[in-house]
Order: sequence, then structure tokens, then C-alpha cells
Amino acid sequence: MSDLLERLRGRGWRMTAQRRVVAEVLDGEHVHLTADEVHARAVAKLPEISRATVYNTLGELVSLGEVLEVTTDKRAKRYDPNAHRPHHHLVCARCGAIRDVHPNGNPLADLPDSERFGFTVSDVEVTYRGLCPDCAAA
Amino acid sequence: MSDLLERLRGRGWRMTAQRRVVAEVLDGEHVHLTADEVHARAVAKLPEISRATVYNTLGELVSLGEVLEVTTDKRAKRYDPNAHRPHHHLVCARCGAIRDVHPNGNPLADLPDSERFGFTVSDVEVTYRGLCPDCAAA
DNA sequence: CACTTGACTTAGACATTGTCCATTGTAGGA
DNA sequence: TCCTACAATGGACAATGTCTAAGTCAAGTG
Repeated sequence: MSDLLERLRGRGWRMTAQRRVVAEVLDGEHVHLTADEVHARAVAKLPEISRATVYNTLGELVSLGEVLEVTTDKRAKRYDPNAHRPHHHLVCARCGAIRDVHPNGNPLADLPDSERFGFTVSDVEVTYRGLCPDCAAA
Repeated sequence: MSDLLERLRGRGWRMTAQRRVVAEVLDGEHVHLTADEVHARAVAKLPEISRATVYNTLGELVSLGEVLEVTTDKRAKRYDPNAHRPHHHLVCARCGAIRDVHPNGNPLADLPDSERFGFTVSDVEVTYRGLCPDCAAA
């Protein structure tokens, strides 16, 4: 177990069995799960956990900055527990596989003031698209 | 009217009243509409057009490369008629306003081979997030 | 340790967005 | 004009996410 639970407790998070389970699911597998996948794994550990609680908890973890929301495709949002190491994503256009990638350079610096329209720009999200080796072969 | 309809006809697109209306809606307003907003505007011009047809037509326009799908938020996909000038997006995290932006550099070149995992990378989508002037003031 | 309080959880109804299918209509060529 | 394949319709269905009212429980207090 990581220090995720410790950090949350330190922030005054009320610790419940449900929240612990959700945090454990995210912490245990470094893949990009949908909310429903998180729920399915949580149910395996705590059968009576409800969908609403999973959604609530995920939303809170996102607000706290412990987890990132990734919306690569039209379907469900995915949750990325790797929030403390900035990174971007590479998505297979056919099968939807997702890899974390670390491009060179800083895209934030590439947006000149003249293109900011007065916005306070705080974040960039880069999604590379292509075909994974398996789909390219097929 | 632009040459969008001409291009489509030239590609062997069967021209129907419904498709013309959808194309006109996208062509007329250079904003980023959701599928439902497109449908609403289409209904204003052709009351009996169905939702399924709008979805089908939008999907075809995307396949043809005449329109881009943008998924900036958790909600609906948006459709960007500005498919022929490559650009990226700047989104207000609070109100969802979207602007087209043209950053310097080429993010595709910033992804080293060692970070491509054998993928055939063909496209990049960059989404800047922040607060628009109105939301920053509030 | 028991009490108290307000935050947390639950179940399920509801909302939104998108897809599918069988039927009906029609564009465009012969 | 007539045919035929392609397109449109509308309504059911699916997937994802949100909300609410009522019950439950973590954690601080005495």
C-alpha cells in the first residue's frame, strides 16, 4: 500500500471502508480504468458498495488532485492514478489501448500570449492518436 | 454558402434535404456545437429531421474528414467544421467556452521513438485548460 | 465508553447522450 | 417515368452519469 491513504487522511478525509476500497483499486493497478471498472473491482472487495459512492469518491479524488480524469474517447471518462508525474497519453484509434507517454518540450510554453484570449491557462492535455502494433498488423 | 456541399457532391455523396441542412448548420456557425445543438438548429430549418439522421450525418462528415470531433469535456462530443486548418483548443474549466488556438511548434515531433511503444502515431490533439476572462473575474 | 453530529452511503429513479433496427421514403440513373 | 439502392424515420434500447431522501457511521467530546 502506498501513502495515498495517508495523504488523504492528512487532508482531513473521513476514512470509510468504501473510500478505502476505491483508493486501493486505483492504487493497485496502474491502468486507466473507467468509473464502472473501478466500481466492478470495488464490488469484488466490498459487495455492498454503491455506484453513486464510487462516482462521488472518484470526483473527490480528482478535486484533491490525487487522480486525473482522462477523456480520450467518446465513451466513459477514465481515471489515472498517476497524477503526481505529469504525462500525456497515446491512444490506439482502433482498440482504445492507452499508454502513458512523456514528450519532450513544454506545450504550455508553445501557446503565445496572442493566442490566449485573456484566459488564465493552467494546464495542457496532449493526446497522441495512432494504431498500436497489434491493430496496425491486423 | 461555401464549397462544402460542392466537395461532398464531388465525392459521390447522395444529396438529401437532411444532409444539406446539417452541412449548412455546421458551415454557417464557426462554433463548436454538440450533436444535440446541431439537431436543434437543423430542426429549425427542417422540422421533421430525426435525431438518428443528424448523428449519422455527423458521423459521415467526420469519416470524410470534413468535420472534426472534439471531446473536451465529460459531456457531449462537439463538432468542429474547421477541419481544414489544423488547430487545437483552449477550454474554460468553469463555463466550458472553447476557442481555437494555434500553438507554436509541432507536438508530434516532440514524441521520441522511445515513447511510441511501436504505435503508428498519426495525430495529436492538444487541449489547453484554464479560466476565461469572465470566469476568472467572477 | 457512550453520545452526538454531520458527513457519508445507499438504492433507485432520472437525465443525457448515443446507437440500433425495421419500416418507409426518395435521389438519381436507366 | 420507373427502379433500386441508399437514406431517413421514430422509437426502443444502451451506456454513462447525476440526484435525492432516508438511513448509517466515523470520529471528536465529555
